[in-house]
Amino acid sequence: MNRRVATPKAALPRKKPVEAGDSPANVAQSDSLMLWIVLARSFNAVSKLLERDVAKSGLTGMEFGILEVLYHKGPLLLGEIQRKVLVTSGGITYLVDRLVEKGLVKREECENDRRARYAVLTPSGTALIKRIFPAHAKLIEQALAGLNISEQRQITPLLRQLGLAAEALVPTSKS
Amino acid sequence: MNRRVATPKAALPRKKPVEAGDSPANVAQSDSLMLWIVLARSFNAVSKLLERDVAKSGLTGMEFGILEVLYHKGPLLLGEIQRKVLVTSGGITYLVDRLVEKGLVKREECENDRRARYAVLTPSGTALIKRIFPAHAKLIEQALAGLNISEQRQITPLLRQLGLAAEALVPTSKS
DNA sequence: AGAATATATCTCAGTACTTAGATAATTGTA
DNA sequence: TACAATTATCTAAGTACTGAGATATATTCT
Repeated sequence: MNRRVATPKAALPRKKPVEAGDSPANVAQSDSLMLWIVLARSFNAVSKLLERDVAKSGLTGMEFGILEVLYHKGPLLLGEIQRKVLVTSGGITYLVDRLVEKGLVKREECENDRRARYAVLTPSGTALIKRIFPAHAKLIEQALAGLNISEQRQITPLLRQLGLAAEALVPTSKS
Repeated sequence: MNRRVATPKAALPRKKPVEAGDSPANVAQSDSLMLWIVLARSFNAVSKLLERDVAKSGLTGMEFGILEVLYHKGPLLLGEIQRKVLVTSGGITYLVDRLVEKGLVKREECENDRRARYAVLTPSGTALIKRIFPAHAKLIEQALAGLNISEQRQITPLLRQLGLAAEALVPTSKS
């Protein structure tokens, strides 16, 4: 948002009937536009809810994300985290610095590559994420409850497909 | 996110088999988590693409969004725009200020309510959005091309439903 | 009408990043 | 081996916002 986004700004639109003058290409385009609008608004609504939740623990969404990924995957190199949470190299340094200041994470050397550093949860970081993650997961469930489970299972693989295709178009991030 | 987000950080996950000890509630929760992960990653990938595109015109995603909504809806009160693009009140003042400095938008009085102001596209603002919007729409179509049209039509109403339900949970934004 | 409350925008300080480029270590190549 | 190119992180400056509170106007309630 994260990076900030060319979010579609209109209220959730109802589908308009295809008009006589619309070429097939324009029709396809308007389908895509519509999908993008509802995708972006869904994301924004859910992420706003979740952000408010993690803020109660004094964390930003990104900080939470880093704690979460370290909790679920174990120690990771900064660069590995960077790719997972999609921040810039400057961003990951800054974020880990802050987590270190808060005593939630520490840096450790990498034996094979002396340029690299691991980020590792401290005991208090582990305790924090362990304490707040379950409620967070419950909140996600509530936030997505507009769809029942079978509807959720229906769109998940399609969204995964969409995401993978879109990621393939993003030029590999350098900075 | 712009607003920044408690984005799920793991790589796009494959579905894990349900294990013997998983209660039904936990299974539902993991379905939701999975959906949230793919939703967030799809959004981030697409929005990154679009953001790079609008940056070429010297606009942030938010600025583009405001021009777009004014282009499609005509003059709007700042508060109306604020609700559509989901920024804070300080944010909308700041954004409109910047668009005014760039000569793309001007403020106009509201006759019925002297507290309020309209934002109106200037001729050069209209010209800009008219020039860049078509290519932007094409880019959206490309970005979402991981799904064919019928798949897109399949998930759009479901995502709309998800988004509306989630928005209903967001406490009405004050600031 | 007058007081209390609500609403629309603005102000200003603060924050969470991004960007560009620096530094150090590693890998590939002749 | 030495040189070049790549990679991993860090630094410093800049930007796009957010959040809290101020101001002016409008609305509601007595």
